[in-house]
Formats: sequence, structure tokens, C-alpha cells
Amino acid sequence: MQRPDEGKRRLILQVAAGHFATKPFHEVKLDHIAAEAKLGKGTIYIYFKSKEALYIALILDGVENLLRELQPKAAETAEGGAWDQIEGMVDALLAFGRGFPHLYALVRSGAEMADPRLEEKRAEIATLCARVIRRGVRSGELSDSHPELTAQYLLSFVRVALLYAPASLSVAALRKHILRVLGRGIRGDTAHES
Amino acid sequence: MQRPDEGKRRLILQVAAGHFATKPFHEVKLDHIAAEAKLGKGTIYIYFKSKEALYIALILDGVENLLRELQPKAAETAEGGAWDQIEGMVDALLAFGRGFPHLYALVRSGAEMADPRLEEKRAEIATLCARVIRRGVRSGELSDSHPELTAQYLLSFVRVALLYAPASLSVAALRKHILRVLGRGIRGDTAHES
Amino acid sequence: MQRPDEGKRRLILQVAAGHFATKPFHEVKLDHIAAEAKLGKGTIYIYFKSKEALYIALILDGVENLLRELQPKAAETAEGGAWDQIEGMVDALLAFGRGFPHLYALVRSGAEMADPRLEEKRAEIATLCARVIRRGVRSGELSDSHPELTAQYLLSFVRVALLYAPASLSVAALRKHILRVLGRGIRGDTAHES
Amino acid sequence: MQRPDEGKRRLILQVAAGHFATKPFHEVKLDHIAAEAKLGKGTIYIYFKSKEALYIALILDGVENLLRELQPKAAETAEGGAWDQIEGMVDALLAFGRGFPHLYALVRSGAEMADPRLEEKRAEIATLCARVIRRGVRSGELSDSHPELTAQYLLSFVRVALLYAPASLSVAALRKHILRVLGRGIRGDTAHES
DNA sequence: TATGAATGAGCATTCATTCAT
DNA sequence: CATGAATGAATGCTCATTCAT
Repeated sequence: MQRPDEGKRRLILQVAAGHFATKPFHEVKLDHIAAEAKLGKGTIYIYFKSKEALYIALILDGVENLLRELQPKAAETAEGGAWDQIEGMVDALLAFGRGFPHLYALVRSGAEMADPRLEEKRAEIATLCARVIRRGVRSGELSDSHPELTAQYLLSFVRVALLYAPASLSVAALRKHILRVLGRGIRGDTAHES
Repeated sequence: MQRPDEGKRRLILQVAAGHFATKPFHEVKLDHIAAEAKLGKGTIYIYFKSKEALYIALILDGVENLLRELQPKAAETAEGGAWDQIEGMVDALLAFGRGFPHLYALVRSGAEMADPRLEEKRAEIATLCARVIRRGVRSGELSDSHPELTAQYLLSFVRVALLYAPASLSVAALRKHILRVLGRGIRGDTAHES
Repeated sequence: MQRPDEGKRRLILQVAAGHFATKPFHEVKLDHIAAEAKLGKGTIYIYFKSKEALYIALILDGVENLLRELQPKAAETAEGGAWDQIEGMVDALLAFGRGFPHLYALVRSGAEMADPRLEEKRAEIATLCARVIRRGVRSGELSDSHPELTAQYLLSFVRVALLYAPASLSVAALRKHILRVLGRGIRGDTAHES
Repeated sequence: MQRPDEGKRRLILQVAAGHFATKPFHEVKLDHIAAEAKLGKGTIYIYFKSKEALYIALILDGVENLLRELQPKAAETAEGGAWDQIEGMVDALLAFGRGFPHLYALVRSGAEMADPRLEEKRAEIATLCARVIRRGVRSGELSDSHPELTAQYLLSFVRVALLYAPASLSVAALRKHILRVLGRGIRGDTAHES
């Protein structure tokens, strides 16, 4: 007699990630997922209540992992300055995005996030970033009138960079570029004027 | 390209926009669209070859409109500097996003329905922005190592700002914030050191 | 362009009747019904919301027909006595049962009648019979302490007779037997004693 | 026939009875039965070959019990007259029906799951009744041209009485009513004429 | 052109049954 | 014997698409 197997849950999640990230929801067939996972179709329903539940779990899972990685980087107690923390977070975001391109691609915009838990998690991540920025603002290290908004830009930076950057650019180059734009903007040193 | 009844085509497009922007593709039912447009279901097929074609046309339509609005702002011949042009483009992007929130919300990330024409149009818009930035770089007005990437950031900024900004923020405030971050970044004036 | 076709609804009902009367619910396949009716499977769903709805409609339909036939026989205004009316009702019940053996076999006992409308109709029929009996009792023609209960026996008589009588017995013989038992009981004329 | 654990077999039978009597076959889930019996789903398969076998066993079981109770009442050697025997049988039937309403409700009409053993048992019971009636007829105590049919009426009487009688009627009242109708019919004492 | 009834391929989901533990 | 996780065949239902009118 077997116990419900967390490993099997993960297997399903992993296989499903590949499918959901590649095709739109309605083109993903549970048949294929089951086959690829070498499981009976029914087995999926032991671990997930429905196709949609699987999809939601998928994103939620990934987002929670990301959150877990981000949390230490954003800890209040970190020794460095706020900008150092931001650098760390961008690193984490890029690493995560590269490591789980599927999951990262999944984090779409509003429409399909019917589940409130998704919004919640997304907001949690944004809040995490915003807090760091706000701390930097307080300490005079950063300057920003809407840290929450900027936090969203930050997430977007990474997402966009990973999606649209030419393959020739290394992660290190992306990192540098993101931090450069976020940190200094693109207006040249002619900036003194205006 | 003049369809039998261009007005009816527009009606369908408009009704469909509301649906596709609100729900994921597979939850949009042609039945509902037809009903809401007070048209027979078959009529939709006179104007669009398939559900997917309708969806594509929807985005393409919007993106083309946007492109049309952006083009003059980015024209080589414009008198002002590159940054002025960018300001103009952000204005146009924000106005468009506010005016057609549905359409703007539609521009999802890559996975869904990869019609080459969509990628093409998206690239066209990005290229437009990138060209302006590059011009600024050449003139020394701007400083950016990867204008194509920054162009994508720019589009994302607007999208994210419209999606996640608190309703209390006016478009003018969003504009200011976007331009501030894009222009100068968030690192305070302590910048001279490092 | 076609209008929803009452004839098609009837066709489905009729084909379905044959299936539902022959096999238990879960052995009835909509596929087969559709095939036999030479209709697409989806067509059934235009006329009935679900397999169960079809099943319910089936019985309801039959019971309503029966009710329609019974009503005139039980009319208050009929000239003959109550017993004559009962004879007429038994005739009608037998004729209906012979004419639609499928439908008649469908009227099962309590469990599967989840739909309140079924109980209602069944009660209506029983009430009809009971009213006739009660009238007979009032006029002294009949003698019965619980006409509602007897009405149920009456329906049962017919059902049981049709189900279990040897094929050799004609409807006329069944009629005679039912009326004899219901009218006089089976205790011989030795009845005077007790 | 002594199963590994006769008590467990009985438990399953009892729990199952509640389900099968309440819902149609296809709505009964072995999962629920197993859960309610606090047994593993597999355990059911140790005692019964299949869901259908369980269902059949259920009815067979009940019917055999009933038969066992009926047999002595119908014994040829009984001292009393045939009508006395019939009274005894109605008592037994009512008592059984009241004691095991589930089982009694289970005896549906023909269509469902036509196991020959079921028909056989039903026929046995009917034959038992019929034999008593026939004996009464032979002795002149009763008068009936189709005792087998009347036997079926008798069983139906009890079933219908238990199902549809108002709760206010006692078993004793039901007994009296059934025997009255079966014995004398409902035609008043005006009977001598026709 | 416009319609909406008809279609049926396609898919999510269920659940009786099996079997490794 | 007992279990309940795993299975996958079986099927109800959906909905984009077609086409007779």
C-alpha cells in the first residue's frame, strides 16, 4: 500500500509546466501530460482537482519558490545598502527565470489569474521589492516617489529581458543592463541641464 | 480589404475585445460574443475565418492603431531631441492604454497563439522605440548599451503602470514617474561616488 | 435556417424511451441514442440539458399523456356511477400500458424520482383515482376507508398485471381480473360468516 | 460459504443497502460505501466480485430472508384456513418492509440488472402466495381465477402501502386496509344485484 | 448576406477495479 | 486479510465550425 507521494505531485507539476508554458491552456492535453509523466490519467486527479487547479498550482508553486528565494535577499537585517539588496534580488530573479523559464513565462498578465491566491502572491513579491526600495529612499540612498510601482517595473525588467533579449546576451550582461537602467536611467550625463 | 459591412466587422471586434481581455482564450465563447453583438453565430464566420483569427485580428488591429499613433512621434524628422520624442511616445502609449484597456491587456507574453504577424508588429513597435533611443545615444543625449532591450522595458513600463498602479494616480503622475525612472533611474544623487 | 423542431424532440424522446426502458440508466449511452435517431450527439443537448434531463422529460412526458387520458374518465360530470368510472380508468391505464410498455416500465419506485415534478404528477394521477373512489363512497356505491391508498393499489394492479401476467392472458382478461379483485376481493361467497 | 469475516460482509451489505435504496445504481459510489463502512475500497472486493454483485447480493439477501419468514406462514400443514394464512403473510410482509425499508424499496421493476436469481426468488415468493390462494380456492374459501396474478397484487399492495401511505397510518391500519380490499373489494354491499 | 440548428471531434473527468505493500 | 494509490477505459458534454434556408 502506497502513501500519497509528494514526488509524484512534483513530477506532474514539472511535466505540466513544460506544456503550459509552451502552449495556451486549451491546447494542453492532460492525456499528453499523463503520458509524458508515465502516469495514468486518473492519477493526476488524485493530486489535482482539475486541469485548472493543476495550472493554478503550477504558478502558485513557482511563485512561492521565487518568494522563498527573494525573502532573504530583502531581509531588513541585511548588512549592505538598499541598492545592494536590489542587485541581489535582480540576481535571484534572473537566476530563477533562467532556471524555470517555463514557470517564468507563465506569469502572465491579469486576465487568467482568476485565483485570488495568485494576485496575493504577486503582490507579496512586489511588496518585498517595494520595501527594499522604500528603505533606500528613507536612507537617502535611493530616490523614488512610487516604490510599489517601481517594484512592478523591476519584475517586468527581468521578465522582458528574459523574453526578448537576443540570445547572444549573457545573464551577466542582462543584469548589468537592468541595473544600469534602473539605477541611472538612460539620460546621458548631460543630465545636469534640465 | 473593404468588407461587406465594415461596421459589423468593427462591432464584432469591439464585443470580442471585451471578452478576450477579461477571460483566457478558452473561456471565451463565440456564442456569447454573437449574442452580445446581436448577430448570428454564423455571421462571425463571414468576417473571420476562425475564433483564433478573430483573436489575432483583434490584437493586430489594436497594435496597428498604436503603431499608427506612434509613428509620427518617432519620425526621424521631428525637430525636438530624442528624449522629447520618448516623452511623446510615453504619452501616446499611456493614452492608448487608457483608451483601449482591453486591447492593451491583450498583449500577453509569448506563449499564446504565436502568429508571426503579431511578433512582427510587436517587433515593429519595439524597433520604433529603439530607433529613437539609438538616435539619442548617437547624439550623446542618451546613454544605453542595448536600446532594443530598453525599448521593451519602455513598453512594459506603461503596461505595468496601467495594470498595477493605484487608481489614485493620474495618468500625468504615471507619465512623470515612468519618465523619471527611465530617465534618471532611482539611485539618488549620491550617484557620483561609485 | 431551421426552427427548433418539436418533431425532433419527439424523435429523441421516442428513441430514448426504448433504451431507458430496456437497460438501467448507466447502461444507456447517448451515443447509441444519437446514432439510432440519426442525429449528432450535440443535437440531443439542444433539446435536453443533460442525460438526466432527457430521462426525466421522458417519464414526465409519458405521465402527462396518461394524465390527459385519465382526466375525462374521472370527470365529475360523467353520467355513470363511480364504479363505471373506475372501469373506464382501468381501461385507460391498461391501454396506455400496452401502448407504451417502455414508458410504463419506467415508472419505478421512489429512488430515482429525484425530480419533484415526477412526484407531483404521480400524486396528481393518484388523486384523480382517489377522487372517483371517494365520490363512490359518498354515494354509498363503494366502501373504502382510505381511498388515496386504494388509488395507489389500483395503479399497482395495472402495473403488476402488465409486468407479470402470463402472455397468454388477454388485456380483456386482465381487465376482468383486476376489476373482480378490486371490486369484490377474493374471499368467496362464504363471506357471510366472519 | 463462510467468508473470512462474515461480520464484515454484513457491514458492507448494510451500508450498501442504505445507498442503493436511496439513489439509483449509477449514483452509488463504492468510495462512499467504503468510507462509511470505514473499510478500504479494496476490502469490498474481497467480499463481492463487483459493484453489481454487491447489489445483487443485497437484494438476494433480503429476499431470502423474507422468503424464510414467509415459508412457515404458507406451510401446507398450517392448521388455519387459507385466509388466515394470507393474513399471516401480510403481517410478515409488513413487518419485513417496516424493518428493512431499504431492502424493500430495492425491489424495483424489471429493467434493472436482470439477474436470473432475482427473478427466481421473486417468483418463488409469488408462488408461495399463489399456492396459499389456490388452496383457498380449492377449498371454496376463496374465489380467484388467477392466483399467481393475485399473489403479485398482494406483494404490490404491501410495497405501495409502505411507500405512499400517510405516516399517520399505523401498520395495523395498513394491514386492515389491505386485507379489507383484498378480501372484499371496494364495491359496497349493493353487491348482490349485478 | 445572415442565420442558428446541427454536427461530431475532442476532451476533461469519473470510478470500478486492480495490486503492490 | 486489508488497504488505498494507481489505473485507464468509458462517456457525458462542449463548442468551434458548417450549411441549408
